[in-house]
Amino acid sequence: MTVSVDDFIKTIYKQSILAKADTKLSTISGLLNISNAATTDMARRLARKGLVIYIKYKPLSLTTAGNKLALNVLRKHRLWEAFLYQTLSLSLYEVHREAENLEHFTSDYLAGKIEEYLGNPETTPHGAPIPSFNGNVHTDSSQILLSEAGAGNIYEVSRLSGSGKDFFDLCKSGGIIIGARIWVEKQYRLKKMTEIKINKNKIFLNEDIANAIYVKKLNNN
Amino acid sequence: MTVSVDDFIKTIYKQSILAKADTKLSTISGLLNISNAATTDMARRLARKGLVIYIKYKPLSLTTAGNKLALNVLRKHRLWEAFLYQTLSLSLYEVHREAENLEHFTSDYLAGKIEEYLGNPETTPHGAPIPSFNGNVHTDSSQILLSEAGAGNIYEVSRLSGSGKDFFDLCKSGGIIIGARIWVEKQYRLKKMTEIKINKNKIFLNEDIANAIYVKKLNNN
DNA sequence: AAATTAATTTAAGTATGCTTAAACTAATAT
DNA sequence: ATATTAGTTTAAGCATACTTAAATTAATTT
Repeated sequence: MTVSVDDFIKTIYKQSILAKADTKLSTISGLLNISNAATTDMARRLARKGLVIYIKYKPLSLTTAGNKLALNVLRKHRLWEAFLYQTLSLSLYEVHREAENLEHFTSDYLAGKIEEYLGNPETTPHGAPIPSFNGNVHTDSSQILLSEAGAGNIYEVSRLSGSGKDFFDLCKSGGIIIGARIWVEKQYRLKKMTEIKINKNKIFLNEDIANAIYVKKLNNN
Repeated sequence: MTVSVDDFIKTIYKQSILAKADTKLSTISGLLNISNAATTDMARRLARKGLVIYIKYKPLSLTTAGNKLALNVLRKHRLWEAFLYQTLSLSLYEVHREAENLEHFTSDYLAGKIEEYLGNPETTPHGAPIPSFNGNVHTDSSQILLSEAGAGNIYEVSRLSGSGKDFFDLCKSGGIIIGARIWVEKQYRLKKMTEIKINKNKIFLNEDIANAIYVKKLNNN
């Protein structure tokens, strides 16, 4: 598989598991930063290869084989993140950036060796689950998006699923790290903002950010 | 740069530093396992990009920029070999195989971090020198090819520069590892064979093998 | 229901990196 | 000096992965 194919399949996969799954052709084009024509073209070619289900004018989806491929790429990505974080002490942003490249040229054998070295971890340092070679993903159903968290409750940060440097810089600057406690003050649904209190600081997060932070409820009262 | 370009440049570089430098177009084609037509095509395109010096019917060579690129790829390749050998305990053959892929997708930043982690080693576990970021290669001038070693002398194995599984299997099976002592019994120039004694065993090596083993003379008498 | 708009597809074109087959050039042998 | 042969180039063609522009379809608005 090529880098383009990996990225294409990965993008569809990631979109398809979202709460509001959006695998519209133009959405995929946008995320991959290619034209709609290129996306149509690729979808057709991958349909012929049995990885993508392509029906004219319909949202894109993956076949079982496509899904397996996506999980395998994701697995390698996350193993690299965990490995480089542990051995080279790179930042969360840096490991993501490097893994984005390395994932495409990693043999199943090497991935297995890295996994073994790390002691078969369930998640990356960002809290993302690492799929097994067979395509099993251990998803923690108790975690929800910060954008969906209820006002008045206390939560623990369990996963940072953003990707850009800005996202990680912002999180770090606001003290939003895995394990941190967050008081959700208010959800401004209309303005699509979330108000939280963390380390005595009041912080307002927009939708994009609050949608990339997973939390677990702490006070079950 | 693409994988094809990296490999093309790397192959010309490796051929050009050989004692009997052979950068004939068909030789490069052979090593890359592509047609002569494809090599001509690539040479032309890379000449346009200022990496290769291409004159019709003449051997291929690299520009200064091309040389720098080759050394940078080689640097990443060797840093990966050293890193995976140390952290994951892969075999010499395995680290070579994996590095062959990873080298193309490694940022200069990551390469620097790996180098730092390893404590700025001069060579890989195979004994190959690791070029610096600036393109400096520390070549040990006291080492020669086993195929050129003088009969009657004792040598120490200083580098295994082969690449295939067979090569490493053969070396291991014969006790030819970095640091091992070798008595060179005879050079059969006509038959292109080298007879050595190692660990009390008599071994005959063909040209291919003896050309991929570097040794240093031990008894300066 | 018709018109507008948004999304998607089709068509034509490009660069990369290959292929095979035919033409040509350079080196070698007679 | 000429013929042979080895090496290289040219030509035509293909798959991948993109582009822009035009045509078409689907969804939305009036």
